[in-house]
Amino acid sequence: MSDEKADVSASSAPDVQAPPAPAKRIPEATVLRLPVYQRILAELVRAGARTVSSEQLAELARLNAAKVRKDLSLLGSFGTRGSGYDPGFLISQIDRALGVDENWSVAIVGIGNLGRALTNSAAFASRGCQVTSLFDIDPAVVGEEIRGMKVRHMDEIATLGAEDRPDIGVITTPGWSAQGVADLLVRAGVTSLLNFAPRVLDVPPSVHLRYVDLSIELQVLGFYRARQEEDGRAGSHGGERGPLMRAVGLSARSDLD
Amino acid sequence: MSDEKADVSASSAPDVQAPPAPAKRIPEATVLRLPVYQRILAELVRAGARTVSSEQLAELARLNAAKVRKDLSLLGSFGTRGSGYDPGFLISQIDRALGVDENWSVAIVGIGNLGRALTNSAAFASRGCQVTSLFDIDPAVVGEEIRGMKVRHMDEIATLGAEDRPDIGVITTPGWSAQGVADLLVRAGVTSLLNFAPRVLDVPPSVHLRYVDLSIELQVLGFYRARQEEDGRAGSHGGERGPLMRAVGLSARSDLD
DNA sequence: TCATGTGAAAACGTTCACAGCA
DNA sequence: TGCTGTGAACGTTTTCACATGA
Repeated sequence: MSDEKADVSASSAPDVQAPPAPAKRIPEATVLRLPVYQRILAELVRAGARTVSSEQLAELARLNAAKVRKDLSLLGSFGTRGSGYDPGFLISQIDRALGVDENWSVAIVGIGNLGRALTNSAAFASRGCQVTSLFDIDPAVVGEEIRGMKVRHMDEIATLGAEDRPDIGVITTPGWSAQGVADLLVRAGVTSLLNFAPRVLDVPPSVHLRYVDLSIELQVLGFYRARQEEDGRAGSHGGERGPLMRAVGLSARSDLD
Repeated sequence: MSDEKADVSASSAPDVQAPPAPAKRIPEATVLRLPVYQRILAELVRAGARTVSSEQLAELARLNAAKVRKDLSLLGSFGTRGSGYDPGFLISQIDRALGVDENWSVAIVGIGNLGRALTNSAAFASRGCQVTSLFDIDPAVVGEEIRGMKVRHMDEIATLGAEDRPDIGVITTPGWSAQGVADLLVRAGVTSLLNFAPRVLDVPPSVHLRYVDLSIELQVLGFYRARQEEDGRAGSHGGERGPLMRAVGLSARSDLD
């Protein structure tokens, strides 16, 4: 296995695009957890933590330490035996692994409550993605300016040139128009879709498609709740107090956002 | 999630874990797919389909037929050899398996764009869950009436009696207040939380906690996009035309929502 | 001494392939 | 014939346990 801990020096150097070699193929299960670590690490950094152990990370992420170590070791050997990991450095490595340097452009179609929430979401506006265009069909909304972007009419999607074409299309319309929007986006050449509308979309297999289904999350949560009650092992998990957020040194005053 | 059957062995008699025998224990991976089937089935019913095969379901869900059959067989033997499954009946069986009959009450805390989107979401208002209360801290919002519910001040969470206590708390506040809200809910006895705020929450292990992280979805989508490009096998997936939505008999006119 | 990193083992999930039934 | 339901093979993920290094 390749040891590319070499380029540790100054992380912010105007270094070349050099992706030293992805080391290993990162398994899907790990990919899904990386952003979780990232978020936790960001909070630790904000709280001033200098190091973090796999066990601490595990507790915050509600996983176990071995899994955390395996996941992180796939990115390279970035820990220090005996003390742990440097949160800031880890973030940069995860960013690299996730390809955050790519900076995808994102179009949001459907500027209702959800579309607005996403547009304004700080999280959505960073970390490798940037919302670059907004579309709607309602004349009352088209033309409105949100965060410096004018909402355009959906018909304009068809006229997007290769230049303006977003990398990722986010669908936040009502269900009844989601398929039409998807067709528009696909025809315009968009190859990645994130669908929030409560509809199953029919797009070519070559298009990457993910669903975020708000009601599914609720249902799944309800299911586990029910299972837990059935099992009779309610609260059997152990401790009464929350994880070691505080132990790590996170005070309650992370009021900056 | 782990199995703590181990710690039972010693103390008491042969473990009388005797469950009401709901067929089999449904694995987590399947639980996550069940709501997906449900949504597809609902659309098939709306389109008037009388039967559906595992292969059709698989294509719509972007899975493979064997997996669909395994999943469904865990609920019982509800298919008809030679023809397939009855969509309407399957829905009712999945509902049962997911415990949709429980009808959980849901409180939404944070009535911004996202909170409003969820409150108004048809999906959120059905399928075993009902939004029963809304909370915010902004005087401009407290008192407002949405879908027949008055938005109450967050302080009132502390005064909820066992009667009014929601089964599930949904956090849609800005990140900086999410932890405080979680503390409030937990102290009020809420044991299931769905967190949309971009914050890692520190709650006791006995509380069931799920995150819906809108930015994670984007990041993961971006990652796969990048990997696909790297692999050079772009579009290698196969067909050019979308799944058999139409073949099944779904016309484009499901304009009812 | 402490916590990482990693082979090896166990658990889990997916896919295959076909028996069984309509 | 056609499609479900399922044991058995296979691949992936998790967990264990410990050698390794700060």
